Amino acid sequence: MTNGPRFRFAPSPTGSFHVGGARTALHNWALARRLGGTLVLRIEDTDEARNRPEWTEGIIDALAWIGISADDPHFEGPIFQSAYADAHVAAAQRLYEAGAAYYCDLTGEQVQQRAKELGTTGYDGYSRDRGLEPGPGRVLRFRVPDGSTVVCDAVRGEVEFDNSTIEDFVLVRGNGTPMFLLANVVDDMSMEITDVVRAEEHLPNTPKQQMLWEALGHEPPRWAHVPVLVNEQRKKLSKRRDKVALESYRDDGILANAMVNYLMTLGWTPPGAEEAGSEIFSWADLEAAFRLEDVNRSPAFFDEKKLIAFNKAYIRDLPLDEFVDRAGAELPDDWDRERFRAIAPHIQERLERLSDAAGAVDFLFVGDGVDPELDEASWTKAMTPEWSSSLLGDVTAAYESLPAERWDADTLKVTIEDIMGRFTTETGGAVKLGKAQAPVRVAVTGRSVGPPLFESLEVLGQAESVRRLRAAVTRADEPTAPD
RNA sequence: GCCCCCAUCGUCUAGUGGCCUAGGACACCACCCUUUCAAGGUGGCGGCACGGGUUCGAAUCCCGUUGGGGGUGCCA
Repeated sequence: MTNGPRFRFAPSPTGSFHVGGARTALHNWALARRLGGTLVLRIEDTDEARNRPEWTEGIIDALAWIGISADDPHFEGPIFQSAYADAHVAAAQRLYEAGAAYYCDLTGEQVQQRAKELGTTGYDGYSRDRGLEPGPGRVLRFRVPDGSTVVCDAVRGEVEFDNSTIEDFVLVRGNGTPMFLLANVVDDMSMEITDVVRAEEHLPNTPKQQMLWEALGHEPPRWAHVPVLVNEQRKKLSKRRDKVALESYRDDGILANAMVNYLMTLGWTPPGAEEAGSEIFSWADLEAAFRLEDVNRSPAFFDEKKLIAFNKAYIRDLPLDEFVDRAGAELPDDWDRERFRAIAPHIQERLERLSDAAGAVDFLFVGDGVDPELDEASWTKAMTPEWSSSLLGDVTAAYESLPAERWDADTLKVTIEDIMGRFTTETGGAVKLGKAQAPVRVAVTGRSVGPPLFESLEVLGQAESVRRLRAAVTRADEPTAPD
């Protein structure tokens, strides 16, 4: 429990957790912690969500993944919106009794009909002075006062709205249930929220909320509307069209730290990034430096390429043991973990995602006596030089006759260097190791790219390495099809 | 339609009137290093939407234009 400012995060459970939501949650979290305040998690437990408790659990999990832990003293909740149901009704009643709201018996269709006839849009205040009593089918509307409403926003400054452009909006439906707008304000008041930090899309609704706070006799919270996240078409990231589920990135092998770091740099750059020549920062540094006033006001494109770049950096910086554990968890169960540990240091700085680990080392795990899948193009290219076939044969023979105790990366390398010295290129130059290793690499791994070759051979072992080399030699000897 | 927000390299941004010949990061390209690929190093490409003001001086302030986005429900 803390007594600093109180922030809130209010996701509606929909089965997946939006990356944009993750970012605003992070903003709130950074501020709550740095300012010695609290982040209150309030969940909209709609009827649908109540029947799917896993949705709520998903939110808690997702938050925990990005470091917003329910165990942290700065965290409060989750609180379910339904807990305040009575307060919603009571607030509506108070507003009505104070004359700040009135009942109206027009249906939605009738409202539209009138607007059409009057040549206006929206509700025209028809029942403002009709003094209607509450009754079935009658909605409670807020009496928007004259004048204007100024929203003081930490990222946008003062935004003024002319109240005449805001219609007398509905607070309570004809069936007696409160509208979300009212519920939201009442919830925030009940939770004693002092700071509302959310996405820019809510800015146009803010004057309505502020008027409600005031009509209910409360000082409105400090507002902050951060820019939305957009796709390449510059449209707000949508669940339908874009990959927005935080958990999908987690499942793809994105590290939480990388995601958090990347999300925080959208719309904001930590001071010192330029001097550092890097935007990679620890959460502690991000939290200490984050200021709403410094947040950029324009929408930001969620660039997966940059996320990947961050992820590579974070994977690279993982302690080896942790890398082995985490990447190992992505591997098929029957793969030898000791063997993976042996090759792990050589793939760690090459992976874009944790989940790429299997594909990077699969040639070590296909089993003895089994050839890895061969990439024909790589084979053809590697075997194109005049010397390649002979060199492959010589290396195979040399590796085969190597004493078992000398089957190590250094010896393997020296051996091939020794052999390649006996060959010259078609232009008479020396054969370089970069070229000479190609036939061996394709022979053993099936591909032209992969972890360092000699280290891979060492891990694969002499018997299987030589067997694959022999198979390749045989293949190289096969006459090519006539033209 | 009405209301609101936004506008610096392809992308994310630094920049709050002179330090800007506009800096960094990601991406891309080249070279170096090199055991392929990565990583690392060096260099390159590339931007203040447009038009008016204000000012000795504008990416920065003001107005307009254009463009983009969001909101506008008896949805949440």
